[in-house]
Amino acid sequence: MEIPKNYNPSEAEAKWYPYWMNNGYFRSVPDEREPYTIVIPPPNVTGVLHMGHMLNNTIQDVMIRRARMLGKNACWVPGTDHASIATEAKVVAMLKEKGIKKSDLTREEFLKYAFEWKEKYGGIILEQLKKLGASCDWDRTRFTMEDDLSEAVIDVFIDLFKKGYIYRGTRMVNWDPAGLTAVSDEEVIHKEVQSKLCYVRYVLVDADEAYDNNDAAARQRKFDNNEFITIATVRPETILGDTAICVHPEDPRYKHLKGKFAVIPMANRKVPVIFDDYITMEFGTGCLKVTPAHDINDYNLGVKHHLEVIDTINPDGTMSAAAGFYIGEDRFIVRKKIVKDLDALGHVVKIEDYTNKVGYSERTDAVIEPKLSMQWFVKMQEFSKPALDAVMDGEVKLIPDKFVNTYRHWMENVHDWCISRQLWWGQRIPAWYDNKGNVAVCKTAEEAIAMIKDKNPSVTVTDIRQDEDVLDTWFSSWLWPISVFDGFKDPNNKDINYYYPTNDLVTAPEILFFWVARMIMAGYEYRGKRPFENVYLTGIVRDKQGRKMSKSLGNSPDPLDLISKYGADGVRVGMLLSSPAGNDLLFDEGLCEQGRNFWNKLWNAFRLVKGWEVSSSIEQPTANIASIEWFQHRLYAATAEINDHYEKYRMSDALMSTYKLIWDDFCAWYLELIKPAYQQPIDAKTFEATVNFFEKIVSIVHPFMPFVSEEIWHLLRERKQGEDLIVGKWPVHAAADKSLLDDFTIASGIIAEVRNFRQSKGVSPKEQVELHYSISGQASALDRFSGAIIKLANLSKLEKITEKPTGAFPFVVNQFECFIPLSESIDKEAEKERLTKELEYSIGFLKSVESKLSNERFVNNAKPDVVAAEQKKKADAESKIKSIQEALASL
RNA sequence: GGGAGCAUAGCUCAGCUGGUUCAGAGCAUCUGCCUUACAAGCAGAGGGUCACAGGUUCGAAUCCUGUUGCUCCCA
Repeated sequence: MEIPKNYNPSEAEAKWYPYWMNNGYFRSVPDEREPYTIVIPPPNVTGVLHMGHMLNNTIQDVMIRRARMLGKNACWVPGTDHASIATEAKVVAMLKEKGIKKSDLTREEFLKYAFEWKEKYGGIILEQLKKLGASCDWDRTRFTMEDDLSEAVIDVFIDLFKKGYIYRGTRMVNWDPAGLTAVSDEEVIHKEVQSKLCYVRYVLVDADEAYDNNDAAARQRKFDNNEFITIATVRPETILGDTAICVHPEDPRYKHLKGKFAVIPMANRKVPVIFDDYITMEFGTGCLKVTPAHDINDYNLGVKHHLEVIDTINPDGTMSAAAGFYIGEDRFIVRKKIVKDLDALGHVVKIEDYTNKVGYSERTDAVIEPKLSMQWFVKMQEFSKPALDAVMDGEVKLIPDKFVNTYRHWMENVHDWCISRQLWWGQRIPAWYDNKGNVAVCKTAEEAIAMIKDKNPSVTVTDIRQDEDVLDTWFSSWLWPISVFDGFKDPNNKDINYYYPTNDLVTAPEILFFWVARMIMAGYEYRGKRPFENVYLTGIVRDKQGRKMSKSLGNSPDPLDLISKYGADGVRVGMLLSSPAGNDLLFDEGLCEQGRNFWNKLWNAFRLVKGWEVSSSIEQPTANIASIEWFQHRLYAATAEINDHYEKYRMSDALMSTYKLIWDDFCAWYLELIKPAYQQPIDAKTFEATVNFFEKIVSIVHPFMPFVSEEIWHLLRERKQGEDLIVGKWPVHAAADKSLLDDFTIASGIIAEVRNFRQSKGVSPKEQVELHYSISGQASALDRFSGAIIKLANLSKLEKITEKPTGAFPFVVNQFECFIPLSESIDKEAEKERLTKELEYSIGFLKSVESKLSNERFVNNAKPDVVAAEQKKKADAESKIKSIQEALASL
């Protein structure tokens, strides 16, 4: 069979992915095996694949594929999230393009459009995941807004309401004026911005004093008489909603203001001067305007001091009728206008540049407007307790564990969770209101009537209306690990009992609180068990300059382009080469290139082996027996090491160990060792052993590079039906023979020295040289690996000598004193210098060891094995010094 | 303002309960090679005061304190 010179990744991907699917290898059903389960963090249904998904899903697929090879029943559940705000925003934008306004549609009409949109674009991202090689059980694909999952959401809402965890109340919420909805604290991103700090003076009056701010003369008189107070604000447009001025009770500048009132400019409204130690005296003028409707701290002050609340901003961010001025104009335009107008009236003292933090909506990037409104909340204090304990007790492990502190801090200061959203796309809140202000929480209008009846006997269906709002998306995704297995619909079904709790969750630290913490809460509340055992937190994918990769910055490569350029295998390796858990990944396309080079290397090794002519008539060289023995043990050691990395969730290290096993040990050493001379056949035994090794190697690399490994697996030998690498066995390993590996290290050290000699002396690798050595003690390394050394160092002779030759190039490896005889005279001075340097280093080293050993306190205090190790170091150093000295003498 | 974390080679990072020749890996760099699997390659080499200053210890990259710089989270 002809082996193509180049491996074609896209052909292999197009071949193997459907093959795996058609053979049902991704499919999982409960059986007697141990389950290994991951639920995917559901991406937005209308989203497209970005680099963060690539990282996240590569890690999950590596874990799933390895578990499958370990003989576990691996189940990776995929799905999508309805992402209420993001999706609704997209649908609204799409309608706008068609010239349709959301406000012109009924809820039902809008949802029809939304579902059409979802059908058209939903799930694109799942198709993209397939290109990456993700081995999800696609038959289990779920969607957070499908009927069963929505029903679970509604049931949980009703249940938590009955348990008293859900309440409705007026609170200051984070209002998104673009999305026209409240968002949770977690969905607000605080950004530093350059603002103008505007100093404005308010005229002071007595309680009963008549004063008209529109009277220019009266105003000027007040200013001239120093009868005013100056406040500093970055939000002058909210001045019209001010209902008090607050100063610190201890502030000597303002003590005389007790009982005084200030007049709101333009609005011409009298508000009290209040005193509260909340004020920072050092900030601005030490004097705060209080706008309870538009600032959370002001709101709290307002509650404490019983202040009036004047809501001057409409839901869409324009000024409301209550403002009295600029009605219908946008808050940011008004911010500029009002400063101008106030200045014209003489109220503006000065304007300074100022850096402050402003909240932005995560979904729409609009500036959040704190706003009072009636919303639904989940009481978190008590409810979150089991989720805190679970992490603190290690019942749920966070990887890396540095996140535990952050988690605890958040959970101990948890706020109630605002779960209502003023949207249509999502699960509608199952609360019903009659015309008399009664509320019933239940599934249907009929039930609501029955519940309300005793308070309002005359109530009928026409009097009842359902809450207009939908639930926060996270209120459905927090049920994900249970709902994907129908654990609410059918709490005792086979799947949920088998797969739950799941094993690992792989997600980004930024949603630790949004999602992970809440899943843990729901897990304990509804299953009495943790939803997963380990949470692997990935980093954020950044570009080389450390900026987060995002569409708006345009610094993110298209993952599918990368796949077509470097192959899915190359990209997977590129993603994992430098991404320790919890650390950000500075993505560089060079990493994918390295990944591509890796599969290329593997492919070429395969071509080499497959190209050999095999002969059963030639005897197996003894050198090959030793090489096979060495690689066998090297493989044992590497497998143990790789397993250890996996168990500690060190994905990059597991990959690097795999990389080195293949590139260095297998290709650079083993294959070179057993490679027959040009156009010579290889003996059958060595060939068989090599093919066996190759099978082990592609098994180990399969989780990282599933496609090329499956391809080679099938080309290595004839395979029967079902004999596929994806369901192959993960290599088992025995204890590695350390002395054997150590001997090889010595042998390879000698080979490297000879190569070094060639390099520095300009002796071609093709030209054979002789090597003489002497050793006082055991020479097992040379007994075992003399053939290896002769071959790879290209020696004509390897001989043990007793007399030190002169005029030879000397070097020392371990206890071996080696000499390469030279036809031409060597530069003795240069050699002396080289050896003297080495000698000096060794003597210095010996000295430090000796001083340690002669230190009584060291000998007495250090652990015995440490002391023994030092003694061994001393002996080794002494013998090495002796060897070098002899070599020097021979010059 | 509150909390957490980080600082080791040009870059990205390992370095576990202080003790192996502990100062490492990969990439990049430099030198020499078109050696018939692979130039997407082979062989070899150079490169770090472990941020800074103290302290504990027989011994510190590792533990403690302070300083500086950076990142993230929360308000």
